[in-house]
Amino acid sequence: MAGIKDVAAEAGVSVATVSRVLNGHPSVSPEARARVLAAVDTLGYRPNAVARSLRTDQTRALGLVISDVLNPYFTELARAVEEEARALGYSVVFGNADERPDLQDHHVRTLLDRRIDGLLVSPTDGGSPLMLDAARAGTPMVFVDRWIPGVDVPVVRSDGRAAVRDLVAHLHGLGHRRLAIIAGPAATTTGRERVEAFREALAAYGLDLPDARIGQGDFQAGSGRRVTERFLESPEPPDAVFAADNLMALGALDAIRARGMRVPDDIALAAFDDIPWFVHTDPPITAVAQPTGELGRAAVRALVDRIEGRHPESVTLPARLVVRRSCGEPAPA
Amino acid sequence: MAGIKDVAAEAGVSVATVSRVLNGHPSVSPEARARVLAAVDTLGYRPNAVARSLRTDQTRALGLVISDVLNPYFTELARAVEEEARALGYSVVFGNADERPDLQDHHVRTLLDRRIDGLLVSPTDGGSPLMLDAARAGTPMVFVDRWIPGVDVPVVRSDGRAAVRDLVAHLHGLGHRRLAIIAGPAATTTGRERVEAFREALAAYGLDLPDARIGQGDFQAGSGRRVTERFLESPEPPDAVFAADNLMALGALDAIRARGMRVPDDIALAAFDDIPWFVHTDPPITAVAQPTGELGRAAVRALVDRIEGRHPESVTLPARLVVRRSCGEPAPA
DNA sequence: TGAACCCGTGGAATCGATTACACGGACGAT
DNA sequence: ATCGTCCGTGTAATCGATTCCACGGGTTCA
Repeated sequence: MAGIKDVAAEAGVSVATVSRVLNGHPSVSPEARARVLAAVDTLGYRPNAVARSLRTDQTRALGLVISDVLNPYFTELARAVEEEARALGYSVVFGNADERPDLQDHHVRTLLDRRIDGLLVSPTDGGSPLMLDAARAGTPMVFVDRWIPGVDVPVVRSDGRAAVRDLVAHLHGLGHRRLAIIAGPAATTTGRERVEAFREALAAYGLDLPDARIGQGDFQAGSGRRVTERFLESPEPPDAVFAADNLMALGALDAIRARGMRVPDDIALAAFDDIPWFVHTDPPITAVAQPTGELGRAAVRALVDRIEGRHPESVTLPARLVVRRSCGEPAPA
Repeated sequence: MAGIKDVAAEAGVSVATVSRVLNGHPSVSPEARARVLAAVDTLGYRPNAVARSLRTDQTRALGLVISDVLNPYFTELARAVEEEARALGYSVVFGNADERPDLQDHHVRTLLDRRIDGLLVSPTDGGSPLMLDAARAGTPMVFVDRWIPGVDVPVVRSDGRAAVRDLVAHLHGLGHRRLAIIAGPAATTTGRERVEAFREALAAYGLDLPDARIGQGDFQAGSGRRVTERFLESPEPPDAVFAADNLMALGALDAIRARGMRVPDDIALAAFDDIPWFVHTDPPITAVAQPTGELGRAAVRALVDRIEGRHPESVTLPARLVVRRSCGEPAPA
């Protein structure tokens, strides 16, 4: 593959001049520029990004470590991240943690070794030493969706509190009183927060959330199924179930169907995270929708700000309730 | 960040010795090795992958350009690719083409600039000059799922012919005679092949596939909806629709529901590509399932073979029919 | 005892770019 | 006419690793 030296030889100039032309440096004569450009063209030369990165100490690549690629929420997030990054001249290197801290660590390490300019993480757990060290060492970093308390890293996330209140109002209005939640892992912020928001919203209606109606899930479908089965077998089963993410909602739907019960007639179901598929399930599922795309874009902007030496603030965007038919009421529209 | 020189100084040896220890080169004395390892540890040294890549001319990274991240089929493929690559000591840099040739080109170019060791592509179109040049120039490359005819690049894909025959038999057995297909873009191999397989299978039953029952889609949900609407409005609407991918099937389901019709009572529906969600739709959708994970893994193995100088064969794995309820018969199990 | 060899080690070249510095020539000001 | 500036250009150092080559010292074998 042709290198900068070949271009220089072909154009009859020095490598310095070639480099200047390629980087838009002003002091190059029009003739030299033309000859270099011609040489680049005939040789089909493309600068070696590896060499450039070594010299300039920047790769123009961002790392994105997501918790689970099979989760449509993260998939949509990843897509938005890549789009915004591309618009700003960065590539994105993805790592899929599969909700496993060890895998998350592996990816963080690899990305750091590759000297990506910045890291976007949606942490699976409380944070490994590796990640905390990286943050302290000044690696530009931004948390998205989930975060780790006590670490000085900007967070881009959405606040579901108001939407969860709306959801509880909706359920209450439809006559549901025994509300249950399938929670996410306590090691994640989203796992804890959604339970808290739910509990607070219930309290406003004088309802409480006994332990028997908090099921411990792990953000994957299987756990949603298991937790729901337990709910249904309990002496006083809930009349509405709120799943803290979309995959667990799916598992819940499964479990409910398996017992021959119907949504929403026999039990109501709602989910955190809205995804295109919820329109197509039977019945369509009522969900708390995050502004996923905007979250991804804001996260990239914040990260690039940090990379370029600015000090971005954390961003919190509101989520909103999307009412469909899984809680009992026909969709308004 | 500490470099190899710092380690050398700390350990009281030369950089050459440090490098030898790090790369497991045999001729290093146990004492030197121990001192280097200790120094690495106290300094928290991690080799700079960029510098290493420049010198060794290999990045131990694979590029994966997929057609659409939002399509669960590709998401699962990507996951399998990353897993196998990781097992073989490679990272994966993803690019999402979003079914757009220009984006596909952008990603191929960027990946090539970054000097990835090999490229995995599921081409959106017939192949840009860029990609064809790269293939000719000897960049290790493997096509997965879709491919470009006439290019000397191994292909890892699945053959749906038999499964489509099974599907047609299934539909025929249930009394369906006016079968229609929502096809993928003619620029893709999968777009063309699935129509051909369908047509051949129909011929075996003396059925034909008139143009009126071939709808042109683009592998995305919107097109599935539009094509299905046209089918339903036609004077003699089909009694079964086969969508050439999962997203278009979803669009079809939408369109059918919107007209107040029911699957499978009023019309049968089947899809190419099986995805977890098909179990949860109403009704569960009968689909041709590809061995997606195995496809991804085989593709990585083939690519790594090429990278290491071997000459892997193309791989074709069979797809199989998964019968659910969307064509009329209760699921057997 | 001396030649041949092996082993562990360090010095220095190298990968392909960017960029500080120096230099020669043209031009303007005095 | 002389001096200082500025502009376009080239030479060479540099980024952080890997690796070829040479070297010194200890073995082994004749």
